[in-house]
Amino acid sequence: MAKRAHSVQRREESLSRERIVEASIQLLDSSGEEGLTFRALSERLSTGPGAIYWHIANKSDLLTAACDAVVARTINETIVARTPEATIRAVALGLFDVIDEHPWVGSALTSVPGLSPIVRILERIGQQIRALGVPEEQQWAAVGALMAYILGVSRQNAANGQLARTRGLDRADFLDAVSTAWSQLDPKEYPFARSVAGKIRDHDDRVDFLAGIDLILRGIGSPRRRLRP
Amino acid sequence: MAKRAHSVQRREESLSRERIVEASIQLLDSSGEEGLTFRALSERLSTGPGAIYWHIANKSDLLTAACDAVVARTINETIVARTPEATIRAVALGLFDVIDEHPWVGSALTSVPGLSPIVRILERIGQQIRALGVPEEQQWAAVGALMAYILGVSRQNAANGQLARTRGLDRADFLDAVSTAWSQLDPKEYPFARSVAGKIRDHDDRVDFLAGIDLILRGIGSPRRRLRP
DNA sequence: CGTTATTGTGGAATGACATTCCATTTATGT
DNA sequence: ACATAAATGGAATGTCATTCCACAATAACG
Repeated sequence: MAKRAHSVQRREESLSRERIVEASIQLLDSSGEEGLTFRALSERLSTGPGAIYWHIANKSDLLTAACDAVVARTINETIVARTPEATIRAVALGLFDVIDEHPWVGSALTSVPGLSPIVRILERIGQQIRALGVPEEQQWAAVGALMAYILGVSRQNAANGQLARTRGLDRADFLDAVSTAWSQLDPKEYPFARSVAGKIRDHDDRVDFLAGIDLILRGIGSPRRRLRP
Repeated sequence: MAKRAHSVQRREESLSRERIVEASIQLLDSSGEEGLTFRALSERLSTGPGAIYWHIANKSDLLTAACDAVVARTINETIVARTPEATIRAVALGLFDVIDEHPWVGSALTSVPGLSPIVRILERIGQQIRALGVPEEQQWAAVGALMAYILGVSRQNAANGQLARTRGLDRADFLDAVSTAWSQLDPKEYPFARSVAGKIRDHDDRVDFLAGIDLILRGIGSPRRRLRP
């Protein structure tokens, strides 16, 4: 389908994969993951569901395409910093922020492993790990850990944000709720949870996120004590 | 609803939250996340959907309950090992394996943060971090990083397994597909992905997972060089 | 310039799903 | 026995992704 080998647009205001993906991104951003329905999409594009299916295989395909478009933008925009560590931090923070802004990206990333968006990220981080001088047999573990951490935390962070929004709480109220819930746990069974309950209330997710990145980077550099030249 | 203050079961073979949750777990395990429908559930329990709604608020509630049940089992079963690091590894591996066996647990964990299953895990790991002598102001970062890593990787691993099963590939074929896809990427744009493509083919997910855990543990112990007494 | 394939469109139809409603049935306290 | 509350199960509702198909616009060819 859609073989337009050497042909121009068939109709002036015609449908196209790009137009559909763009509309999907807008829909996802404004109404969240559940806001992307074929009904809403066809209304926005003033057409029928059938026409959309001519350009796109199914909803999952659509989600992947939207996800790829957004990730590709960020990964390419991220500025290259001075040191490999700084670059990794920048890439990580960039992803954290995109996923925070487009929470649906988090969920979509899991579904198609080994493909576009994931590979882009892998490549970017992998090059920095190489630049750090990590021996080749340890590179895979290092990149794997970083990616899992970055995607895992960003995703969870985005999910929390969405949950709070859904329940009509703002961030402060939400954290307050969690904090009080934890501090009311049984002191014998949950001493640790109680002890950190207070810290939850006014923590900065981005700071915590970066702290974790540094932790992993330190672990990567640690055995050879080679973190900085 | 369901106030049974000082009453016994009303009917012999009656419905109950537990029976419903148990059936849901079986259904989820046998037919995956999409296999849990109220239709299938009411058939298995030989009742109607309405009866189920008397005991359970909605599907999300049901999923959370099932998730909690499974996680609680594992967390409590996990043996306490000699050192805190070993215990953390054991807990981590335990979770990795449960999520691998019940892939739906991974997805369900994200949806209700700050509540039961998450807190159980947090507590368990937190206690070990304390035992490691990590200063209190760094405990939150350490536990957060570990949890994000454990849940993130386990989840992705389970998702991969499911994806492979859905597409009717076995693990080897799947890895092979990814590996060849990566090795056919543009060498200029994707040098790193190409370089690790080969390693993908015969790697052990559990080993990689533990390598990441060790990386983080090393990072936690590193600044004070206190990993082992 | 007209005819015919091909490529695209959009609306109606299908079947699965979560959830709600409500007329009944069952147990418990009086 | 009888009243009341707890439970039940099946039918009804509305939304969703996806498929189907009659049709329109374009290109390809004579």
